[in-house]
Amino acid sequence: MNKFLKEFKERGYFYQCTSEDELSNLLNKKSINAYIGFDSTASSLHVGSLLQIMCLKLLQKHGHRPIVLLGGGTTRIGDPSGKEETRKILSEKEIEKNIKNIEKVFKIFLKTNNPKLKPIFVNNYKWLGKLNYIKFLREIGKHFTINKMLSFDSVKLRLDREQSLSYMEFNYMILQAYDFLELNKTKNCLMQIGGSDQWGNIVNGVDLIKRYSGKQVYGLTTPLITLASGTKMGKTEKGAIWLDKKLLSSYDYWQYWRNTDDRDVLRFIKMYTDLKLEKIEEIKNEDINKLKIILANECTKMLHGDKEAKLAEQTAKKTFNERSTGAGLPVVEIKQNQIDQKLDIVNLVLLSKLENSKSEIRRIIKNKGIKINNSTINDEKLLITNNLLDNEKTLKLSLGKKKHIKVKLI
RNA sequence: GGAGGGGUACCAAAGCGGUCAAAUGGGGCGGGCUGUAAACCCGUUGACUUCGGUCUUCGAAGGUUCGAAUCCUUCCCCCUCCA
Repeated sequence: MNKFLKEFKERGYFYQCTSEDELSNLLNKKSINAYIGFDSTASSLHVGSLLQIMCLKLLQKHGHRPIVLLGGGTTRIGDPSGKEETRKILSEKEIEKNIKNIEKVFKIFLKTNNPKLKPIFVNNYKWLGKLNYIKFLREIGKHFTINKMLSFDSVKLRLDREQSLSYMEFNYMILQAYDFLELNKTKNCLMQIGGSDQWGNIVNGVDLIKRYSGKQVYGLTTPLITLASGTKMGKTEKGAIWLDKKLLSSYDYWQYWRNTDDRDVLRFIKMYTDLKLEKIEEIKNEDINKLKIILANECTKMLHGDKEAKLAEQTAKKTFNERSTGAGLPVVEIKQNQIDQKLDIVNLVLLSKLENSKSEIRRIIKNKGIKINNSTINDEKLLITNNLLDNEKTLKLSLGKKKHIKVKLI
């Protein structure tokens, strides 16, 4: 089997593939261009997309060139796959802004010195935005039968549940197929990768290209990643795990990985780090907590850099093992006049954004969940005074066992 | 088009004139145990509060009543069966 495909499987990325043997042969013979499309509905991607990013990274590692499609065109439509309801439509400005920001993540993950492997960024609005309807129907539309389109899960599920599916959304799969065709024509793209929910859309593209130009291209999908707890990757109650320092600090990102369920650790090390498989084999029997730290370090390093990862690790060590205050803890600044104006504990927590409901904060205090400098607060009316601050004018504020921040007087 | 059933908090689901900020389960949050894990146990779970209360919530809008999630009217949406 081809080396890329082999590793793709060994790391747990593989779900389905169109004509695997042929693809394997092709990849053995030459270096290809392959693409993955990313949703641009938010200003950043979160760990739910990380597997796809890792796929591109792996592709690059094996000498193939990644194409990143940021869907300025399709985001304007909305993929009905896996969605129960029509999603909201964003304004053009928002989408353009999102795309710009998301590109940064790829520039980090897919950084390379080899100009032939540099990621190619494309925005499908460039071609979808100027489609001529009649021409499109005649050239592309004729290759699709409604009979077949109705049989795709993305459509079928919506219809079965008698949920409305707009004509606009119904067209999504055609547009995605067209994207593939366009990329095949202009960028010589021979493969599309996507999550398993994209299978139908990908196959459509493969078929379209075959019918339209007689060329053989390939599709590859990754499994839907669920956590041992049964929830979807990247979805926590406290919000998404963003791949953007502005939305989620490197410390919190590190913590996210550090808190991985025991049962997921090894699987995630394979999936979400670029440690060599042999190396993983060597360390796999190490203490589970050490493995979690390795996972957290590697993941953080890849996104935020070595320095940030080390800082996060040290901070975690100080915070959890030594119960002191690490340098990497998020800092919230307050001013002297805020203290002078009788700042109480509830408002301090509110200010720190650890929690945004006063009732909730009071409740947590009753349950002994708020600490200042490691001592539990029992009085919800406690006023913050300067003698709580250390000689760096800082105090440690904790909510629960895991959320700690520094409050600094400026 | 006809007949019936239903829309209740994050989700599921009870309540069917006052004692309802609304049972119960799940989820979340906090505590305990531990390993920053899982499982388990305990507490908590609308907002604000000077801790006395106050305000907002049971599909939407009106109405009856001292008083409505509960009764009436209209509207919107969903499900099942028949055509």
